[in-house]
Amino acid sequence: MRKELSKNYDPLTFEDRIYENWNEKGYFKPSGDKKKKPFSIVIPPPNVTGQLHMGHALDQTLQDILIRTKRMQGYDTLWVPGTDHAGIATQIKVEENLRVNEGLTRYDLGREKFLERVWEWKNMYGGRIINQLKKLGSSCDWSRERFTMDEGCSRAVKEVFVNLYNKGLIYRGFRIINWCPNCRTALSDAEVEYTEQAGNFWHVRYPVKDSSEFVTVATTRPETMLGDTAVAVHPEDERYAHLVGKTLVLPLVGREIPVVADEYVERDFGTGCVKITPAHDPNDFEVGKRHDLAVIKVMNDDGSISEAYGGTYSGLDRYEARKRIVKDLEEGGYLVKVEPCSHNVGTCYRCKTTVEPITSDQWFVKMAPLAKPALEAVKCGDIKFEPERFTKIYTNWMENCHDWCISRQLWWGHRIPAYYCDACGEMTVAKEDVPTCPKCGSATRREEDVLDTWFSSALWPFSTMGWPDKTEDLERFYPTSVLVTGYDIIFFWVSRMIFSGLEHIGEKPFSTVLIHGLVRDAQGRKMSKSLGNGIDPLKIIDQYGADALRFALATGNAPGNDMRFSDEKIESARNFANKLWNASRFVLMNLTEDDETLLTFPKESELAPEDKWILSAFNKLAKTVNDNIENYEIGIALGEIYSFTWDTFCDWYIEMTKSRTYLGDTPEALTAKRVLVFVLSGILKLLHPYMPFITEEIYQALPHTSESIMIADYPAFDPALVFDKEEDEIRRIIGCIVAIRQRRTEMNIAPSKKAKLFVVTKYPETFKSAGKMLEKLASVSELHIVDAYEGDDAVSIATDSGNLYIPLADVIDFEKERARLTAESEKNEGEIARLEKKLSNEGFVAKAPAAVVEAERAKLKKYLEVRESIKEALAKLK
RNA sequence: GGAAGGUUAGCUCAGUUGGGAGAGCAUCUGCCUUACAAGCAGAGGGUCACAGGUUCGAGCCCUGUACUUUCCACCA
Repeated sequence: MRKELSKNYDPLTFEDRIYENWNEKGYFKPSGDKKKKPFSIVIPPPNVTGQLHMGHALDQTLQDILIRTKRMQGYDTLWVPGTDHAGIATQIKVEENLRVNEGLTRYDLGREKFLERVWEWKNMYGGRIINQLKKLGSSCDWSRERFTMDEGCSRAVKEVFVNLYNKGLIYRGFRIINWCPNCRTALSDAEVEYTEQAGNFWHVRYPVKDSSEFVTVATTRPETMLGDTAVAVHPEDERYAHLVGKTLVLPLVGREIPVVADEYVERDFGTGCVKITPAHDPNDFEVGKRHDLAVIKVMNDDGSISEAYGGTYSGLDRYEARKRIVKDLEEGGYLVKVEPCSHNVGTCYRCKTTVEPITSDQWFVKMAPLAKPALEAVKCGDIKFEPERFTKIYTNWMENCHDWCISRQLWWGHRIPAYYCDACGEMTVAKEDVPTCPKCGSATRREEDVLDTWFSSALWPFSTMGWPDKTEDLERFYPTSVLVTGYDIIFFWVSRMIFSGLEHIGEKPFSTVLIHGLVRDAQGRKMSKSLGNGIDPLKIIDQYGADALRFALATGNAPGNDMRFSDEKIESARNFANKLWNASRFVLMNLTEDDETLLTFPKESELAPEDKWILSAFNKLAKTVNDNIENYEIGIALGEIYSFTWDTFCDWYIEMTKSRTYLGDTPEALTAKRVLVFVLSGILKLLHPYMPFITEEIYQALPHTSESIMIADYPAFDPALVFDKEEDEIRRIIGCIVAIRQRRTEMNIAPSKKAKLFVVTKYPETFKSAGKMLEKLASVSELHIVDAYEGDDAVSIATDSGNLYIPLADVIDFEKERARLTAESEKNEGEIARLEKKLSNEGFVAKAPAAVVEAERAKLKKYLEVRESIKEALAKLK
């Protein structure tokens, strides 16, 4: 007796077991077969201490679909997994934990002790996200799992840093950067998020020295006036020409500052006078350089006012200082007016604190020389974005980005390999530790700063493959085939991987970037912690299974577009799994022969028309699925499998075979069973990349040839399975069955009530072989193929395959019949007229492709056939 | 200010190079038909945002308009 599937589809009983088995068998690893073509993906590494969310689930599902398809298609596949140390994010979490549980800050512990704590944290939670990825069914090669701060990745980081430094592409400089006072670190431009906030324009009077005159400036950040070192006006602004070169006295501070002329000022905006604070505004910084102005930094790292400007606000928090300063300005008579306005405020992408532009010594990557080849690779099509529209988003950014600030004043991360000698002032950058100064021999001090997390993620496609060593993996699997990620990290990650790969390997990191959208909640809102509207993928898996989750995420979703996740979607996905489960149970129920017998493909002569029809349809499905995957149209491919499985296979083919399978051990029954096994196995294989668990569970229960469906051959188009004639025949029969069902429903005839069927047709052979089907599927008690129907007591149904007569004298209203046929005729005539008009249009016949014209002719033929049938039926009624 | 996307059935969305619109859910009707009521059979429901244009032919291509989402930049 064959293994039976349980009565109910219960994914929890087999998903974990199956995953374990795959892993033990080593299916996730590359095949090692050098004859196969390589196909590789590197995972977008999730934060090492993070928890799985819907974004990961979508990302993983898409990658797994691609890698499983390619594996079954005969590629040598590698999917490299791993995690990211996520500098700021992780450090914030550990600091928070420290604060809440022990009331300590990282400074209390000191760098070394604090880092020990972070590693402990990493070790505690690092496995969690990995296990969660496994729950989804991800077929990553876990033996190659990497971490951005493991030894190999750290080596790659040092190598890259030193290379870029030696080439002059990394430099240390005193610049205006974005500072997060909460995280107490510099941020890159990409890490600042702008949000629209309500604020004020404070208009403030700055008196001219030794004069009764004054200028009025406007500011949204009055506290920065403490650092003002000039007021600028436009050089051609006649209103203020006489003041250029004069001296102003800065209110509340008393510092004397010049009026300078600079074209940066827009005459028509505000008063035409701009306060210049070089230490706290990027534009002012540039103005300051042009006019050789002093840079006075008035803010500390924590956002409080510093001692530097020498006044009474020192030590106050920036917002407290703002209040006090406004009050004092008002009391001093300097405040002209307060104008409410809304403006864009930069915030930290990790903690949402308002960032401050401040001057600081930081490390930068010089972008222009790196951006050039990175732009070229995309412009010439060497790297393709899918969908294509993201190309422009990428190129816009790459063309306009500033130098990348890579130093972070954090402790968790790759410490910058730069060593300072305080004795002689020498700085050494090197891969190995430099304890003493190579110039003077004094002890050195290592740079305290660490690198931006994204600096190490930028190297991920090659650092995970062993670079800077020349490894086999690098040789075989780099460049990777496709990168799958969300549009939200194109700037952070994708663009930086591109220029890094080109610079360090001399070759692009991937050929295609497949971009997906965000998973939103049922109302279309972004899922977020603060809204509390996040849906936990693990809960969904517990409730519906990983296959249903994957299906829900992959279906009906176009590349690059956001999608909503809802109960309806996941339920419908689960229902599909259940349908497949039950269809399989039905097939299994009928299998009494041994595997070898059932796996033998029938001779063509043994196949019934409906067998050829389903084989032909399946063959077309295989082609469509393969084609769509090639174009990354995952949603479409899955949609095709869905409708074939449910509508074509379950609702039609299985029903059609019932008359044969119920026959027992006859040759006809055996053929039906063989075709059922063939097509069902084919469906399972096509579907496996999308729903790996259920397909394996059923595959193992069916007669099968591969030890796992994971490594079975993916179905492809087979020229031997094209049966146009039978496809047409069965299409006719299906048309008749549907027409009969429609008529019966219209007339309220109980499905249980069988009736005779008389057919007047030009296709008698087709109907002859379909007798059983009509009985079973259209409640036909006896089928008679006749030259003409002689009675006058029947419902007639006009079809393109002939006329169908159902004698049901007791329920027929002949007046209604006539009206219905007349209406049908009018509709049909309309179609005929439309098609004849189209086909008599010279332009159409001459210019449209031949196949299209042919298709239209075929349609017309069909309607003409229906016309004949209607004519005959009407004549009958009279 | 610049850019990209969206507008298709009551709702959520597909619609791959232009060849007379589809799915899921919802609604209505009838079915416990021996795989499945998480199901089966049938039905209703759309000026494809609007206005032009190209074409034999436009949901799809072009121009413009309206509404909407997002990204980038940013004038203190």
